[in-house]
Amino acid sequence: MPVNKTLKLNTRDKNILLRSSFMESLGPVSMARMLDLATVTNFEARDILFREGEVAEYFYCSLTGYVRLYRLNRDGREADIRICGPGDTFAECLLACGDRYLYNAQAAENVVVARFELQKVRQLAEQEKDVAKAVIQCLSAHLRSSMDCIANDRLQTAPQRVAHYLLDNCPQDGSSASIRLPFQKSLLAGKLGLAPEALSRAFSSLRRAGVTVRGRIIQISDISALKQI
Amino acid sequence: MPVNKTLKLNTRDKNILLRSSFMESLGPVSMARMLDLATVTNFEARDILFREGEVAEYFYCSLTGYVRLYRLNRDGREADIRICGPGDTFAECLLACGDRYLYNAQAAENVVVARFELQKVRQLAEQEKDVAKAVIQCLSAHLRSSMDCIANDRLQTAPQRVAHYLLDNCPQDGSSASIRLPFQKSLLAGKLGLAPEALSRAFSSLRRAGVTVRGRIIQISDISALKQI
DNA sequence: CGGAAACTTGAACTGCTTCAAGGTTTGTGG
DNA sequence: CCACAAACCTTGAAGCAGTTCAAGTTTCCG
Repeated sequence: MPVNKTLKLNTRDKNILLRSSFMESLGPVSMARMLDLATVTNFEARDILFREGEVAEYFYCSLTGYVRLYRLNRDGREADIRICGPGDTFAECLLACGDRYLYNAQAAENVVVARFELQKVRQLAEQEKDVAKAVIQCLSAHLRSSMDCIANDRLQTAPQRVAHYLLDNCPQDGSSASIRLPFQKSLLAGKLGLAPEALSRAFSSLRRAGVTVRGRIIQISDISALKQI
Repeated sequence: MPVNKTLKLNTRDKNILLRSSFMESLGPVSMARMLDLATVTNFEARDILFREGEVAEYFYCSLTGYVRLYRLNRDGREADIRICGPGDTFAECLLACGDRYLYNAQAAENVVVARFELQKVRQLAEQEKDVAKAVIQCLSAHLRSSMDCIANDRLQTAPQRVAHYLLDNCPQDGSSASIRLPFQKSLLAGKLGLAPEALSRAFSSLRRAGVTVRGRIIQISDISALKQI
C-alpha cells in the first residue's frame, strides 16, 4: 500500500524539483507558483501510483528513485512505455486534455515524487507564458524520445539497443569508460523492450566488444568498438 | 525530383488546412496570420520532402495524400515512425527546439502539403496564446499516439495489430462493416511495424474471424469477433 | 488490353520469448 | 561482520513470431 503521507518540500527535494527539465526554464514568478502547487509523496517499491483508465488528478515529477510507466494486455503481460528518474515528469500529456491516465505507474524502488493538480497547472499555463512554454518543451522532448524508441524497437537488435544505451550514458571523452546502472537490470530490459533473459544474453554477446558486467557496474574497454555494433 | 512550385492556397486546400487538428481551434486573428505564413507545395510519389539531419526550415501539414516519416539504420533498412494523411502536421516538435529534422519524410503518393517557416511560427506562438495552445494540443496528441505505438509493438502480435487498426477505422455502430484502406497495404504494414508479407499473413489469419480482403476493400462480417482477437 | 507494380504464398532462417534450473548479488538480523 | 534468505540474474533448451528471399498471382493504371 502506498505511503500516502503528504509532506512539505525539504531542501533537497526542492533543489531537484527546481532543476527538473520542466521547472528549470521558468521565471521566478511561475517557479514560486508551481512550488506552491507541489505536494510531496513517498511510495515504497512496487507501489502503484496510478492505473491506466483511472480519473487523473495529478501530474508528477520524480524527486528520488525510478518509476515505471507501463501498459497491460488482456493476458496481463506488461510492456514498459517509459522509465522516469529524478527530475523527470510524467502524465504531463494530460495537461492538454484527457481526464484519465493513459498507463500504469509503479514505483520500481522507494520513491519520492512531487505532484501537481492538473487543473491548477492548466490554469497557470493559461496565465503564465513561460509555463505554457515549459509544457511545450517537455511534451516535445518526450515525443522525440518516444519516436526514438519506436525507431530503435523496429531497427535494432538486442545487442545494438544495449550498446546504444551504454553509449548514451557514458562520458563522451576517452576511449574506455565505466558506468553504474542507476536501476536493476530487469528495469533496463523493460526500458529497451526486452525480456530480462534477452538483456542478459545481449550483455554476454557484447563481451567480445569489450563490455564487462559485474552487478550494476559495467566496464567498456573500447568505446569506438561499441559504436560499430 | 520534387515538384517545388510554390502555389497559392486554393479553396479546397484552404478548407482542409483550416479544419486540420492544428488550426481548427485557433481564433480568427491567429488563423489569418497562420494562413499568411502558409505556402503550398506539390510532391510526386516517392519524392523526399526532407531527410534526417538536414537543417530544418519548415513544419508541414498534409493537404492531400500520405507522407511517410521514417528512419534508416546503418544497413539502409527503413522503419516507419508515423504515416501522415490530410490534416496531419509533422516536424512540429521542432517548434520547441532543434534545428535539424529528426527523420526522413517521403511522399507515399502524389501529395500536396502546406508548410510554415518554423521561425515565424515560433514567433507567432510567443505572441498568440491560442497558437501556443494549438502546439500543446498537437504535441500531446502525437505523444499519445507514439506511446500507443510503443505499447502495441511490444504487446501485440501481427493479427492483433491489424484487428486493432480495423476496429479503430471502422464505423462504431452495427455488427459488420466495410472499410476502404486509404493507402497501399505496404504502407499499412510499415505503419504497424511489419514487413508486407507479415501483413498479408495477418490478413489471412483473420479470415477465420470474418475478415475478407479484396484489394483495398476490407469486409468485416463480425465486429465483436474481431474484438476478441 | 498489356505491362508494371503490388500483393500473396511457401520455405528457410533469425532473434526473441518462455520455461526451468542453477548461480550471484543484496540486504537484513544476529 | 558474517550468515542466510530472498530477490535477482544467468544460462540452457525448446518454441514461436516475424523476416527474408524467391516465385507466382493479382491488381492497378495507362
